[in-house]
Amino acid sequence: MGLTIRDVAKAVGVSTATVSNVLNKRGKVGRRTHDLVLSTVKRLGYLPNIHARRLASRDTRTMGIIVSDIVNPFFPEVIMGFLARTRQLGYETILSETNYDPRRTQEAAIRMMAHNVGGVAIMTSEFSARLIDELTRRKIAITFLDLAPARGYVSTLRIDYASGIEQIVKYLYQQGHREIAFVAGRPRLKSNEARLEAYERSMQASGLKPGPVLHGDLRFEGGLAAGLAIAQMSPRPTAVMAVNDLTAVGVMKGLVSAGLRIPQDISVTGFDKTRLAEYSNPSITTVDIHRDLLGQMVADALHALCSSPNPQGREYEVSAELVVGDSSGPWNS
Amino acid sequence: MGLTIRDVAKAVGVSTATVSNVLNKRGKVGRRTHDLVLSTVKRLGYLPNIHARRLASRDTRTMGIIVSDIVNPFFPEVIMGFLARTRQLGYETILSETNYDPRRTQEAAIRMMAHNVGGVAIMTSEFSARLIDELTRRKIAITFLDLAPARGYVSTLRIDYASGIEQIVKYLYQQGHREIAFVAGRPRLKSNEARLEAYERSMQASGLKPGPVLHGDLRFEGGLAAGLAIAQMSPRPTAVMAVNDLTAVGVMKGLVSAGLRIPQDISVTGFDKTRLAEYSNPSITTVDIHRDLLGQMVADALHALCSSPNPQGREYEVSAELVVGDSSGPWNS
DNA sequence: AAACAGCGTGTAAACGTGTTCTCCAAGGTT
DNA sequence: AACCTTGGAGAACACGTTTACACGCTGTTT
Repeated sequence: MGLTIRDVAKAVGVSTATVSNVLNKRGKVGRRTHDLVLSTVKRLGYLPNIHARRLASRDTRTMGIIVSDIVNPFFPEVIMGFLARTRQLGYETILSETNYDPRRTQEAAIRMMAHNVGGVAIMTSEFSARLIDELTRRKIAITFLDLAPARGYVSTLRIDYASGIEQIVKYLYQQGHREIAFVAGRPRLKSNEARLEAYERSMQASGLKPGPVLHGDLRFEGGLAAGLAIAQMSPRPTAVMAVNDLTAVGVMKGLVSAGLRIPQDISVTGFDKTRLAEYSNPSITTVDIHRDLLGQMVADALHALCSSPNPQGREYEVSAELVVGDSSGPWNS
Repeated sequence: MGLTIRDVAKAVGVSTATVSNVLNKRGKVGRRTHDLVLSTVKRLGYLPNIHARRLASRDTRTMGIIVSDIVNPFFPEVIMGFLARTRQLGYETILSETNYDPRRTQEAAIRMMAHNVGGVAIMTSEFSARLIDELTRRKIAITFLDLAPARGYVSTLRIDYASGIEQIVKYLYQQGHREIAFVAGRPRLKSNEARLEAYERSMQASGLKPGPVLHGDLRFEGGLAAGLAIAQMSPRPTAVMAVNDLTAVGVMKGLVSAGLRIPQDISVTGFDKTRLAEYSNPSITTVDIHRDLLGQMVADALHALCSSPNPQGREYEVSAELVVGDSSGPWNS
């Protein structure tokens, strides 16, 4: 189809090796020839065929990212940060979505291996140990989120849920709240367990008795049910911490439909700082876990693993930060 | 690194061509050999190298999608639909994000060309005519959204804003509303103009006088200002149509903070059916433009262009559908 | 019996780069 | 004058796959 490196070489009157050396900045070419090659490349509009390049060179300079669900508001910003950073580092990036389906998870892993990626960021929990072994066997670097411990080719990023939750509890305490309920997510999900544990620990650290704890589903509906239940409680908690923003929205809807005012009658907090928190009415007090930064850190972590001859998996900590909105306020008993 | 097709061929005791024929289902292979090859492939865990495959085959079976902003809630569902459909059709897909930056738009186009894609879905308006010419010159199929007219290698998808707006107006009319305000978006944006025009036309078709029309910014803040302004009007409109959901959220916040109740005192509608509409309080009456379906249609459109020897660009219409929420209700004067 | 068709399979040539090795010329250094 | 250094030519080969074509076998037709 398009032009090849040979066409360029012929047009300049040099060998293909010289053109290749110029394009890959190997610096073995004289200034005059160098400039001439570059201008000719631009003039002809030559583009190196990426497949040929990846095939010929040992290093594919490619990374993959596997997410469970692009529509889940957690992921777009992570992806954005990841794409930006890998691009900066000179990697090609491929994205796969699994939609929580183990079969598609497997397909995604296969795609990564067929692409011969240097590393892959795994952002879904439906990932069988067999697939991980397979990737490791092929010396493909991996990063996980909140999951497996780090080892040779595997690095892990841990979001500091504990700190985020602790900040909320301290803030609510300062505002005068003493009875603080918690609406949890799915029992088996690691990131959820972590938040629940952190809640219990932080409460005790502030000298408060944890509870009541209700169980949601990480979705709007679960939050709604929890909100309705809390509205009926007696004595009623003065504040509700939800495991994530979406749950918080549901909780708020439940409380409001039971006739309570937020934050005058009861305070509500979320987690994750999605757009929802910002645009919800009232805006939600939440915790920013810097998802774009997280994406960048994942890329850096993979890059570190890829470029080392003897990779040592590490653990990274991602900080969390309280963001106060209009859904919470002082409590005067 | 990994196994090659030669290793498989050797293990089975056939030629590489035979293995290739089996893997590509060309059906020129005897049943016995066919099965033997397949089981050996599985046993050894062989994966065809994608770069070699793309290089050797004339058709790369690859498509690209360029979006301006993954974080913009419009895109994730479109991307999801696009990925799902292209996967079904057997294409590899690559995604580029431009972040509204013309330089990155160019980079994205270059990436697509270097990948030798069959077609690319362009979902950003910052796209120079030069780039489009370049793509067309390389016989790369293109789809646009609401933009250029269709021609040879270019198909266009038009969202039926007119129908969506008309459905809202008719619905509000049935509910007894006669004074319906409109909060517009950015003046130059095509999709916004279309909605404004449709509003005026639909109002006249129902025998109503259009107006007042306020100008927002497609964001929360613009909606908020408009909401506050509308609350002060006398006579006050009984319903407000916002150009999109985010604006509607702002409008509602403005109205509520001025002491009005929704929908008892005034009805509000949005557009796009983002998650915001669903989780907002009250939930917003809006229009679903079926973004995942849109993504699928884009993939189908590109596939049609790619697989035809003499491509004829078409225009496609994407339907819109009213979704009634709690932000609107009957009006009894 | 010769010709033919069809099927299954092997052979070898692409595909467009990157890599590497040999070789060479011109200029500069001892 | 013998010896480096630099910039580059030229050619071959690797990369792993696809694919056009050739070949041989079997069974059928003329």
